[in-house]
Amino acid sequence: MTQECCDHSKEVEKVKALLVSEETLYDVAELFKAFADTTRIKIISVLKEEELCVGAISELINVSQSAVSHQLRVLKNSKIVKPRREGKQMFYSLDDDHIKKIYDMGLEHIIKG
Amino acid sequence: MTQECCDHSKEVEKVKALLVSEETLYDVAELFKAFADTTRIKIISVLKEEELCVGAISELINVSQSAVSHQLRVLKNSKIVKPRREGKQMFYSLDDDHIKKIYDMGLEHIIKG
DNA sequence: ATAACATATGATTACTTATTCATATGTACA
DNA sequence: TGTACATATGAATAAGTAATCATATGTTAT
Repeated sequence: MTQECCDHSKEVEKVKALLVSEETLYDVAELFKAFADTTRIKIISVLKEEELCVGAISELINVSQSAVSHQLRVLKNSKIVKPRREGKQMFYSLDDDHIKKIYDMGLEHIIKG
Repeated sequence: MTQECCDHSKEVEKVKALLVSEETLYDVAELFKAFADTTRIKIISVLKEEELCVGAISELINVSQSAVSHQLRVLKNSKIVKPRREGKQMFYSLDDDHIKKIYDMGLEHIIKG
């Protein structure tokens, strides 16, 4: 896999002791994937303000009902949003405050350059 | 695009006033994309501890030199890592502290469940 | 029950992207 | 200047994924 290279034994040993497990990192990547799509980040950006039904989200971000619904499922599976039924409508909201913080960090990074 | 639905005018108007621009959200999604891959998040996780050369990264995370190099380029283009040459070797480090914070937030979210 | 509304879903298509393999570039040293 | 080392890159393949279209499911009211 990796070819022989210079001797990194010092750095490698030091960092090896601090390594996060492969599964954990896999899950972290999965979490960030949920934020890594334009439609999904738009959904998150509006749900950050307020709980909304699918139709309202669709209208606000100008994406088809079907596409929004598909992406809401992804977000739901990643525990980023949670649904609530009210009659014919499904209302979605951000699952917890941590999600807001992660979104805000990303937004801040972009805005402040 | 969106079919007629119930009247969301109140929520829509309220949230519309707070909307983040489309380009900004696009950039935010791009930023999170950089964190949204197992190989890249592994690279970030080891660089968080210390500046490392390509060979050391490859060895530590057990990914081929070529794959690491390809992903380092992605991370460099996204301003997440920065390179420094030292003789034959290229050392990479995280570009700024904000990157660390974003990574930490994601990790924390996973660990604390 | 039936019609209308709101959302979800399956299949398909188009697009994106990560890895591998082979090789090129760049650097140091004899 | 030639060789070995460290990294970068291009092409090709393979795998993943987002949007659309058509339709199904679930809910309310008549």
